[in-house]
Amino acid sequence: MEHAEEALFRPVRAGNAFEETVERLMQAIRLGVVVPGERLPSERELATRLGVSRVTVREAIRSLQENNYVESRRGRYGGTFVNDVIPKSAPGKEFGDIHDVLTLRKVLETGAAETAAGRSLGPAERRGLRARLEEASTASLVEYRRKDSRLHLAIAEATGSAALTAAVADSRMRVNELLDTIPLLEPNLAHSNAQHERIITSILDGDPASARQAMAEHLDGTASLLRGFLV
Amino acid sequence: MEHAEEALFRPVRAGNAFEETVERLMQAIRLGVVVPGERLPSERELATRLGVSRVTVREAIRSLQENNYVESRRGRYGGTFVNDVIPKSAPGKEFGDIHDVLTLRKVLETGAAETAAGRSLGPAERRGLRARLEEASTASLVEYRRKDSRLHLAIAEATGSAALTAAVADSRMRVNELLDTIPLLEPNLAHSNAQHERIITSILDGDPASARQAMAEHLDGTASLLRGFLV
DNA sequence: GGCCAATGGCTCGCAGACATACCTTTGGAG
DNA sequence: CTCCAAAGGTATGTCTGCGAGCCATTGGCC
Repeated sequence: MEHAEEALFRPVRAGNAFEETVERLMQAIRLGVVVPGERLPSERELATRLGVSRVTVREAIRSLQENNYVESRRGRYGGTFVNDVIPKSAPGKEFGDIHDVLTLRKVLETGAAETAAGRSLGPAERRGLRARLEEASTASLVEYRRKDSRLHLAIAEATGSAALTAAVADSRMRVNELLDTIPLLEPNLAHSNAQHERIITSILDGDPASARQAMAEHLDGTASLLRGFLV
Repeated sequence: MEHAEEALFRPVRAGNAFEETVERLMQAIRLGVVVPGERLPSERELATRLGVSRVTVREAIRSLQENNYVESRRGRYGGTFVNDVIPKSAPGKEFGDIHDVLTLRKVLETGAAETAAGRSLGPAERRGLRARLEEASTASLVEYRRKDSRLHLAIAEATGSAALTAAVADSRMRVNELLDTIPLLEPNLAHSNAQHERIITSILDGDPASARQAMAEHLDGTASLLRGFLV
């Protein structure tokens, strides 16, 4: 059980409160949950929801300001707004084991697709999925990663499990760090869109097996792309 | 994307360092990673691995001592040892949404079974799996939950992904909290053992589809048991 | 035009956690 | 029998993060 011990005796906290908070806000922005021009929740609200003091939230936001991710405006109807130009993440990141990350992602996302297809979705959820699909398919190269993430997150949400959604968001963030280091090409994009179409169709049709299958193929595509570039 | 915001703006830390540390040590004990009579890693080692100060580790251990989970002996070849009698966890826990927990578990564990079956396992891993299966099948009612967890953890380990193993351990812990509140019956146990057999056989035979299938059925069993008792 | 609610900006004292160092106990090696 | 390495036990000074309160700014509402 040596490996299990590794898992259980891993560090209890990923970093300090400040770093963790920056990470979360970055996730919200990079995954497109808060789009450019939009406002983040107020500092007080963020502090409550993230379970962190307002001081820490402010430090995190300041750090994002310095890197040009956001701008803050004071006064009522003020707030912290996401900028249009999103800086590239600093290169040279030491990403964890690639196999590790990709394995977890595949398990989570194929499982999410299957589960989503197995639920009876409400009209709002169906509309949401279609909207995300549309957004991703019409996205330009620069917006693509964000729109793609939003689509995948929407699928996770459609499972109705917050824990699963959180896990997908986390795993996706780690994969994106890897993807940011390799080029994004038009052909890949067209291919991805076709696959997205299949996944969403299967989910909306309530066909779990086919949804899983489609998602698996989709993920294998980027996985081998990654392995190829990063060996 | 309201649901995705919930996931992203969830609390950054589950509790304070002390609580998190207690939680981890409890996991190691309850999941059977450190069995009764065995020694935990030394305080200094735990502090390093958990990324926490030794003071905090000691406070956590003291708390476990007070609840009779462990005993400490000084001197060389001393250490902190797991007791035989494991107290019941305090009832009245407010477990998170059941659906949430069960959904994530199913995704993770069926995925793990499938992935494990798809890898070429070394002889040590194969032996480990068989040993855990044997242990679980011969376990008495009181030991069963622990042995069962060890088996499931071994399957996660067999995927070769530390991140996946950690996720399974986490999810399993949450499910166990629920399971502890309902009775464990002999018939369920026999049934579980038969299913375990199928799962492990499929993995060792390298049959991913069948491994997933077997695991899914196994999990659905306890899932409906839980839903029945707790509704 | 003035009010005021909501937001970001700021400060200070306290509690938790940390690093570090040192003490005490123990049992095997030599 | 002695020594000493390795484990738990203790003490202290520092720093991070938190809570709570107050200030400054802004724009819609009355």
